[in-house]
Order: sequence, then structure tokens, then C-alpha cells
Amino acid sequence: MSISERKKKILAAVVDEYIRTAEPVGSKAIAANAGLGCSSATIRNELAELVNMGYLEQPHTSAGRVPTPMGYRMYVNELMERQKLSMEETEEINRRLNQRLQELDDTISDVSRLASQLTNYPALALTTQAAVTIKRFDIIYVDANTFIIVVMLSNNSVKNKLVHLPVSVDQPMMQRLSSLFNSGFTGITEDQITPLLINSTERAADDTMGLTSVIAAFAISVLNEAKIPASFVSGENRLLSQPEFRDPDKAHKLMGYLSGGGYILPPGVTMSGPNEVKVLIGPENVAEELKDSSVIIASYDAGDNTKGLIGVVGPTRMDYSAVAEKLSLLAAGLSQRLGGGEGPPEGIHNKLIIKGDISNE
Amino acid sequence: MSISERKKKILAAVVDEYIRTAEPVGSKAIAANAGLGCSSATIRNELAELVNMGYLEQPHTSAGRVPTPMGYRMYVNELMERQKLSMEETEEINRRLNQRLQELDDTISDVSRLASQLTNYPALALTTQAAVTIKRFDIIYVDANTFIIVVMLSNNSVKNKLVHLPVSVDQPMMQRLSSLFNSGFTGITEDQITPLLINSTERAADDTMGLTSVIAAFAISVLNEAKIPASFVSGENRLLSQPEFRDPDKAHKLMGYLSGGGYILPPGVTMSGPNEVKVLIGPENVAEELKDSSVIIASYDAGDNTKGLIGVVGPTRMDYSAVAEKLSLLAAGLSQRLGGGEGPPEGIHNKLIIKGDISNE
DNA sequence: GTTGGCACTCTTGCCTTACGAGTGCTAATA
DNA sequence: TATTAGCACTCGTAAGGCAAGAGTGCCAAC
Repeated sequence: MSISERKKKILAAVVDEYIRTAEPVGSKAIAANAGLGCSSATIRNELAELVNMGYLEQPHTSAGRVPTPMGYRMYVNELMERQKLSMEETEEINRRLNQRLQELDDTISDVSRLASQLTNYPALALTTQAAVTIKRFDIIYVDANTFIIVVMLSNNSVKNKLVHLPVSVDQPMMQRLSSLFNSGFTGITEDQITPLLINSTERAADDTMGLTSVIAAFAISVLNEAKIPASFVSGENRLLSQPEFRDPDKAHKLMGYLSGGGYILPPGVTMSGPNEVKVLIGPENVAEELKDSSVIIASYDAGDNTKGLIGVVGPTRMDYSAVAEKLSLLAAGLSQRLGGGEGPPEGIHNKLIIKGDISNE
Repeated sequence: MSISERKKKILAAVVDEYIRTAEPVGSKAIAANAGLGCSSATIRNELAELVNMGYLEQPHTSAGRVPTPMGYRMYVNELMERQKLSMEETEEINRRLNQRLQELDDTISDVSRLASQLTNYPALALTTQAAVTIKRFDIIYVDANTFIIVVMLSNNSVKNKLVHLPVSVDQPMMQRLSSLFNSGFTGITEDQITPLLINSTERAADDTMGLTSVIAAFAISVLNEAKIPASFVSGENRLLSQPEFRDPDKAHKLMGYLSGGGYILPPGVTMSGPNEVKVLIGPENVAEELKDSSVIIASYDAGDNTKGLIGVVGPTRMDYSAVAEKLSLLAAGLSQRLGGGEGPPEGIHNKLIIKGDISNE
């Protein structure tokens, strides 16, 4: 059964109103506000059919209607009006982005905090990284018992480690090690650092004190850490301002899941680019804890095969339009600043694609 | 009016029971459990006096008694039995501490997470730093447009920054800058980096491209950041498992305060050392948001004038003994591992001093 | 000083009732 | 045929009343 234009308008009105008030929406309210010239009785007939079709439901016989996940899905895919952000909001985002963005690693917590502040929902930021290699290897001799390892990665982040030794080393040895590592350990991934390689380096450096393995261990740990997706959740407390989380148990469960670094992107679902925003509504989420929440995700490109995700979690009664818009802008801004992006973040407004699991446009 | 031994026992029984059950404690329950050989009527008389003295209060006429902040204070200062941690708990703490402790900076989030996990309350960790200076300055030449600044601080943490230039620089220039900074910018605090110093360095290096100010800016920002106390809150969601925070508004308010990095140590109150644990009960806290919560704080010494704090926040009905014990152990372990400490963390058990604002032992 | 007994207070849970919001249905209407 | 007005019906919510139970305070006896 196809859905008439009027039904669509009514559905949109129900969702809009419900998002605004968190109260079931009655026929009278729609007749009064939605501006389609018909009486509440007519609306009632239509509402009954929308319930039959699965877009709406009633908490109980004498209550108004509430959107089902399917209703939200329809709303997100076809009905919702794209909220243009106000000039102030757009500027606010850009201002904040410019404020401090150095390394991606420092930034991930900032990104999630920013997303949470802007949307007033809990937000989660994470980065994943394709194969990272070491680009450059330096060892700084501090004194006979101390040196600093400085490693520059293919994604242009720089890691260092201060090493204190129980024994003394001389400067030539450090220099030898530095150049050996710089030639032998650059351009390779973590699993290419084999015991064989370490051994041969150790022999070549004439290292009898196990320095080589200390340095190699650092190299491995750095590459390892870069591979593990870093994630950061913030603003969990904002959940509590949502009426659907007034039940502390419900809130506790979801917050626990989030703080535990729970993944929000279902396995197998991939993000295509910074212009795409994914919306996962209620049961479309795989995690049990998210089954009656919604998640909105944007991805950004941080250059050098580093992808980042920004996700926002809230009740299914979320302000999809505004949040999607904000995340999209944020993601575009990040892509642009962190290397991958090219277009100006303004342009994004006209290209925003919103997708979800059961979308089939 | 002085307080009799029996009153003390009764008070302790009330607090213990209330901590356990979160329900007002009646005279019958005390007569049955506390093991002082007298009837509930006697207990009732004593309870009435304890109410008069301000140690207890009644939610309403026909309810049991609940400790007042003053009652908790007495309990913490004099009455509570020091809970020895079980072997497993002690080992758990040490195991977790050993697991990963590299730089203090990385650690602060781990410390707070750990404290929160161990105590099941939200926890906050922070470090403050007395004057930090630069100990060593290196500039690594990567290519004509790229170099890495590596700065080692007096607290032995190492910071780096990758700089991309729009113009080309030659290696000798970098070397010149490196050694100039290494001699001119080490051993001084942030406010000693004056425009004068920057200018003279610039001239000495023959730098016409503004490199000097880029590098100096990094030096300033590093020293600045080291000065700002880093703080990290985790486990906010654990608040929700406490019955006194079943009211979402109350929980939201406190969690908001915590996530905002709200300070928990009243200004002017200082921590004397890792063996001391401070307890701030309800209204003893200065922050309005903490007025009906309690805070338990331990401090650790991370070497080189760096002090750290671990704080745990909960309802006034907290398990003071267990939490204080755990925090103390954690703080001692951190002190020991991060440089400042000397004694083995086991020894701490016998020296634990618990203090608070109105303590006057 | 301690204890048993008892009347009193106050909360909690439960039931009943009244109200109101919103529906579904029917019959009249354009 | 689609729309509308009208009306009975349903159901959740708030308010009031009642009984049960926990715990106290006090008194008189020990």
C-alpha cells in the first residue's frame, strides 16, 4: 500500500511535534497546527491507517500517536525538512574547530566533547587507521643513562619515549642504533618487525645490552597503538536531560555501554565519506543496549588512510535534522583541517546524504 | 557534652547499617545486631540523645535514624573500623598499576578509571605542577619544509611537535636554532620567555623567516600546558547505581559538575602526603553541587614537584573505610612508581591518616 | 539506669473515584 | 466518495481514603 501525500504530511507533523514535546500527539493538535485544511476527525481516520501501516503506534487506547522506528525511518529518509543551521551555529562550529586542532590524537577527545556540546547529546568520537608505518626514526642522546626515542609515523604524528638505563651507553652506539633503525624499521608495518629483524639489527649495532629490543619494543607498541582505534566518549550526563532516560536504570545501562567504549557502527556497515551521515534508528542498532536509542554518525577523513567517526547517541525521539546537519558540518571541517578534505565546509549543505540500514532510495 | 562509649557504639552501628542498606535504622535492628546487651528501649533513649546532640536525625517521626554530616564526621574520625582490604583486592590494585604506567600524562585517565572501577564511584584524577622548565631542546630536521621540535621537561616528560613550513629552510639554520634554544630556553619558566629573549635569539640565528617565534611559541605552549592542572573524570555513570541519585535531576546536576572538571579540593586545603586521605562530608564541600555528597581524596607524589590527586565522589552514605583504604593504596602505589615514593605500598596500611575539614584530633 | 508495654505518628501501598484527553464509530453532509 | 460533527467509550492519571506496619516517645515498674 502506497502512502498518500497527506499521510506523509500528517506523519511528518506527528514526528515533528513528538520530537518537540516528547508527548503523544493527538488528532486535534495536528488539525490545529499542521495547516492541512481538514478536521480532526479526518486526521483521526488517517492516523488509524498510519497505525495499521506500521508508521505510528499508540501507547494506549486513549492516548495520542507516537512514531515507530519505521515511522522515524520514513521521516528521516523522505519527510524531514533539512534544518539550515543558523549563521551563529555554523560560525560557532568553525570557530571551535579552528581554536585547537593539532594532532589528531589530542583532538579526538575534543571532537567528541565538541559534538556533544553542540548537539546536547552524548557523543562518541573514534578513529581507525589503515596500515601505519614508521617514516623516520631518531634517537636523541641525553646522557650516558638516558635517551629519547622519537618516531615519526606515516600519518605524520610523532611519538616519543624517554628511556632510562641501568647501565651506561656511549654516544656512538646510540648513533649506530639510530641510523640502523632509521633504515631497517621505516616503511614497514608492525607484523614485519620480526625477531629475525631485531636480532640482525642487534648484531649489526654490536649491542650486547639489549638496547635494540627496548627500542624495537617501543616501535611495536607505537604501531600497535596507532592501529587500535582510539575512542572517546563525552557528555554521557546529557542523556539525563532527556525524558526517556528519566528511569535511572535505563540511563545507567546505556551510559555504562557508552563509557565501556561500546561500538556504535554495526559491523559490516561502512561509511563512504564525509558528506554522508548515517542514521541508525532504535532496533536498527545491533547492540542490545542501543535497541531503543538512535545513533547518528558522520565520518571524516584525516588523511593518510585515517578515518574518523563522530557519533551522537540519543533517544529515538531525536532531533535528527539538526544533529545530522551539525555532525556533517563538523565532519567536513575536520576533514578539511586534518588533511583529507578539499571542498569548503559551506558547500556540504547541498550535498548532505542521509542514509541508514533500511534506506532504499 | 561528652559522648559515652555506648553512644559511640550505637552511632557506629547506625552508620554501618545505614551505609549498608540506605534505609533509616531503627532501635530494634541495633538491639539485635550491635551486640551491646541491652533492649531496644534503652537504645531508643540513647538514640534520642544522639539526635539532640546532632549526630543523627529522623526523616520523620516514625522512621529510623539517619546520620547527619556531623555523625559521619565522628564516624570517620573516631569510630569506623579500618577495613583491611582482602588479599585479592590488594593484588588487584597492584596488578592494575603495574599493567600500564608510562608517562604521567597518559596515566591520569587510567588512574581515574582505575579508581572508579575499584570503588564503584565516579572518580576524578588530577595533577598539579610546580614550576616546570625545559631541560633539553632538540630540533630534528626532516626535510627542507619539515622539522620536529622535541622538548624534554624538568619533570622528564617529553613533548614534540611536527612543523610544516611554507618556505624552505636549510639544515645549518636548524642546527643553529637547535643549539641556541638549547642554551637559551632551558632551565627557565614560562614567564621568563620574553619578547626580548625571542628577539635576541632570532637575531643570533640570523632567522628572517620567523622560525624562532614558531619554536618559541611551542615552548611557551608546552610550559603552559604543563602548568595547567590536567584532570580527568570517569565513571560518572556509577552515580546512578546509588539510591540517593535515583532522582535524575540530582544526578544530572552532580554529573554535569564533575564532567565540567569541577574542582573537589576546597581552595586553601592542602594535602600533606601520600599517606593522608582527606574526607569531605556533605556541607564541608565548598561547591554547591557537592553539598550533599561526600568526597574522598588521596594525593600522590609523581616526583619533581608534581603532585597528583585522586578523588572519589559519592553520596554522604559512602563506604568511607573501604574507599579510603583503596585510594590510599592506589596513591602509594602511584607515588612509588612515578618517582616520589619510597616505602612499599603495603606499609601504608598502618599509617593511614584520615582527615577532614572539621577534624581536630 | 534499664526495661516492657502501649498509645501515637507517619509513611507506604492499595483501592476507589473522578476527570480529561483522545479515540473509534456512526450518521449526516458536501 | 470523502469529509465532518457528534457521541459513547477507553484508559491513564491525580486525588482522596483506608488499613497495615514500622518506629518512636513516654510511663510505670523493676
